Amino acid sequence: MQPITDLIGPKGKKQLSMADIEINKVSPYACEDADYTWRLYKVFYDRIHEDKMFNLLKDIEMPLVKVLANMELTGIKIDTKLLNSMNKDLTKRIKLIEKKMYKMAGEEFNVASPKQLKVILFEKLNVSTAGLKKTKTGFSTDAAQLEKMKGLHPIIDLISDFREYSKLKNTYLDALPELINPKTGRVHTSYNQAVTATGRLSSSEPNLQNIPIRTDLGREIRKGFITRPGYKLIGADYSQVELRIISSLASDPKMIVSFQKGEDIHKRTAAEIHGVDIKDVTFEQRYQAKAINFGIIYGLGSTGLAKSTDLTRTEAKKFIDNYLELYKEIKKYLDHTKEFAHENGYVETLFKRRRYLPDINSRIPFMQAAAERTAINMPVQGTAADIMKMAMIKIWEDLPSISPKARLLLQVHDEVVVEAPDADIKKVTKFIKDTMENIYKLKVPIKVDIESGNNWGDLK
DNA sequence: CCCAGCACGC
DNA sequence: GACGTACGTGCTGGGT
Repeated sequence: MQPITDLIGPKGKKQLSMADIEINKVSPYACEDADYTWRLYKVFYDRIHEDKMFNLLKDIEMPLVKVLANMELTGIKIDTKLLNSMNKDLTKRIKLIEKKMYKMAGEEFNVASPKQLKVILFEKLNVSTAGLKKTKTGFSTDAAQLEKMKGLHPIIDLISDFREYSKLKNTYLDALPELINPKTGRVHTSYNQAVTATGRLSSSEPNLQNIPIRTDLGREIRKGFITRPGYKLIGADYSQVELRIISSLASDPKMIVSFQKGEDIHKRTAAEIHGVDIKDVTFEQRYQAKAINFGIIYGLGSTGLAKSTDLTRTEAKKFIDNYLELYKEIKKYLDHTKEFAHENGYVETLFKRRRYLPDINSRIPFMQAAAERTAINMPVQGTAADIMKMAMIKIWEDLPSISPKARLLLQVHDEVVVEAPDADIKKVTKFIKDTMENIYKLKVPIKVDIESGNNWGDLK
């Protein structure tokens, strides 16, 4: 039997999307179908907690289905003119870079082929391979390794530029306009409800959860996501939600107090570690503290911290030791979580979403270490996902009473994007912020940063 | 059709 | 002594 919708996940590949369903006049309320319920149940049944007052399937995943269905059906408008003009510009720049590279190499080759590139780089131009990470097929030429080679040869910068431009062109500028639904004039992603191991959603065809933002050129692409006339976009994102969650799960007094005071948490961390006043924290100190706050939820080790900062491995180890000494309850929580995982073979979120860890007691140390990092990360990332899902359900339920024409459009893990009529922006903004911040009470406040504007790349 | 390598997001 | 930061999607190249 052909699946009704791909809300569950892109398993069999090429299932009907919600946008197809509208065109085919199939009921979008597949979620009320018994077969559909059963399929959701099969995915989530082992995650249901004994607590009958609340369970993941009944109170989060099932109500979420119609929210996602409606987000998919609504879609988002794309500024094709902007994307096409960027595309032309980038095509030119890419061709120019290729020509320059051919000249430096003394021959033509496929710049997009790492295999061919390696020959040119390391054999023909004799760029030093000292200190470079290896892949199965030889020395790596990824962005981190190119950074190490910077200055050794002028071609290095060209490779980085080529990679950035061709990525943006191929993945976004070429693909997005093709996916505009001729009927709605909008792009309709699919939200996959049961593909991730942590409880997050994923998004595909197109993936609207990895639209660029970090580089200036990337942000330009984000400006191509626009509204219908007379509307604005509102972007609301949870601020440091995972760190707030771990501080709450761990009941760490120092971190909790800092969040309660509304301090800059990275500055506070740096101040504590270096024993200085919070206002005397340098940029470098804050940067390192940020790296460790960020990394702690991923099970970061000293090697990893050293790599993302200028610290040596010894310094990084000391830095982490100091951190865990300072936030004692965080350390206890990390140890306890690992212990729990070893004893039970799984870990859980605050709302009892569960992930099994088959390798947690593996005799291969590497496998065990990887499973321990997963054990640390999943409850944090997953709890954030649970909270976000609950907020989305509440927003979907109450938004019509605030602004009947406003629509929930996108979710990007800790952010939602809403489209609302100009006249309603103020009250919708307040409603979204209040709902997200108050959907669940942690031991710390949950803060939401919220902005509006005419496009996704330019919210203020 | 599948895997490797790479790069985009959180 | 060497390495190892979680979770995803999707592109191109290159081999089967």
